[in-house]
Amino acid sequence: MYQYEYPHPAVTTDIVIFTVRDKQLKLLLIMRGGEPFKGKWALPGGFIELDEDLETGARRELAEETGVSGVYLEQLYTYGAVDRDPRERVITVAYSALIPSDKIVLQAATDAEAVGWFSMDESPTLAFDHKKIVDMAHQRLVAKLDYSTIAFKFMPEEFTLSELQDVYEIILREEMDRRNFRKWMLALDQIKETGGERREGAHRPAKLYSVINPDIVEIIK
Amino acid sequence: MYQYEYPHPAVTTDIVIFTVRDKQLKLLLIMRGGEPFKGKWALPGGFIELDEDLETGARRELAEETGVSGVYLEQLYTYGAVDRDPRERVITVAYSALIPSDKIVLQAATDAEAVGWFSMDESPTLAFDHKKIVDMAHQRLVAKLDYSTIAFKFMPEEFTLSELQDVYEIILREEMDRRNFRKWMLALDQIKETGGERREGAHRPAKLYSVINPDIVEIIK
DNA sequence: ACAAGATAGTGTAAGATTTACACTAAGTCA
DNA sequence: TGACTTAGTGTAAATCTTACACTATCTTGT
Repeated sequence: MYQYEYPHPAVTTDIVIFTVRDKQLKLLLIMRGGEPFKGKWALPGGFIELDEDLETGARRELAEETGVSGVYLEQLYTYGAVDRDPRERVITVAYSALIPSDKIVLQAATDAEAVGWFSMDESPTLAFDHKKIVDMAHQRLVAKLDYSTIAFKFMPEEFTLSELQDVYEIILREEMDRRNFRKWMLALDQIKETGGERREGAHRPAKLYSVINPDIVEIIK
Repeated sequence: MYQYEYPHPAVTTDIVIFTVRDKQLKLLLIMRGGEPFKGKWALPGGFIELDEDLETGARRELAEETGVSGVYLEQLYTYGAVDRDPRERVITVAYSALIPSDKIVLQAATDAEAVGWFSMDESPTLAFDHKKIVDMAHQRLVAKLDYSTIAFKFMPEEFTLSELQDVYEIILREEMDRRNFRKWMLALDQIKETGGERREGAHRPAKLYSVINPDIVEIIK
């Protein structure tokens, strides 16, 4: 038992995990194994420990529930409506994670019943206020494509310009002119040719590129 | 005494309050009346009640400590480093408030020893990690001037184009061309002439404008 | 009453950026 | 070797951004 002179809320982290695969923007959800909302799909997350930072806690939950680690994570928003959890007052610090499709290796989850990737178009109804969180994360992602290099976080180490353009088109839901896209992307000076090419299918091979500063999300223009 | 099966952190809100006055961007600070950091300047804020939403709590603290109410408030970021408060684990949800200079009427503060406006150039050393919070709020404010109509939140109901331009120049710390500024601002279609004019000084009177949608911060491209 | 001084208010041309658009290159496979 | 598929490339028009200087209207002092 833990005692405090004044009432304290519980604090959790929830993580909205996106990837791009099969020409779709996908979302990682877990099925809840316990009450409340048992059997409902929800965002991975859980209670913060008192001796870990918020982002550390988010990464721990991410690893425990999904086996995903070492990915890009940014704080999204903090949700604290009084009645958002039926058990007690719970404030959640939501994070957004982007992972390259080649990093997807889901472990057997420990806390959760099941883990699954859902297309944004056909995601199930979610527990708590998680739909609201997902909507905000999605909105922010779309906005950030325009003014930052965040799209690189979906790419594997080496990728072709066509693959990169696919990511933009899938998330923004609009076709882009191939020549203009390439001109724009190369002018940003954020990717470089690796020298390699990808031969895949009955056509001209594509040059491979890699990100120049993989650890930084640059603000562009 | 309040008891929990698992340890809970304390949760506070802190508010970075900006206004523009005397050709400077100013920050509202309170002097702490109790430990820790007694006698140090800090952001207004305090513990969240279990029966109030986060923003409600922020507004309550704002009113209690500074007498300011009914202003623009947006969530900034949540800070939760393990050691940010020497007493116990405290997670703070930081908000940013912008207030028009004509709304500044500081009450005698209840919780605080003293309340004061500080120019961003000469603000004192702050308690806790509040400098970090202020820096982030400042950065965000500068960024938002470029892609939103947030600057209107500093303006009184009626204002002249020169006054509005002053706000931009003060916050961005750069001079802007008068003609281009007016062309740009009027093309945004976010303000309208009220019909009135302001005669003030030995020169041509300026037309007064007001914001068309005062409740919405528009994203402008 | 009129000259001096102050800020308000206005247009245009050059430069930079963005957009629209179509053909050639280099592979595989039948 | 011809058909098919995706990779790769340049240019001109349109739009947006920037630089720049003079007139308008008021107050105040003589």
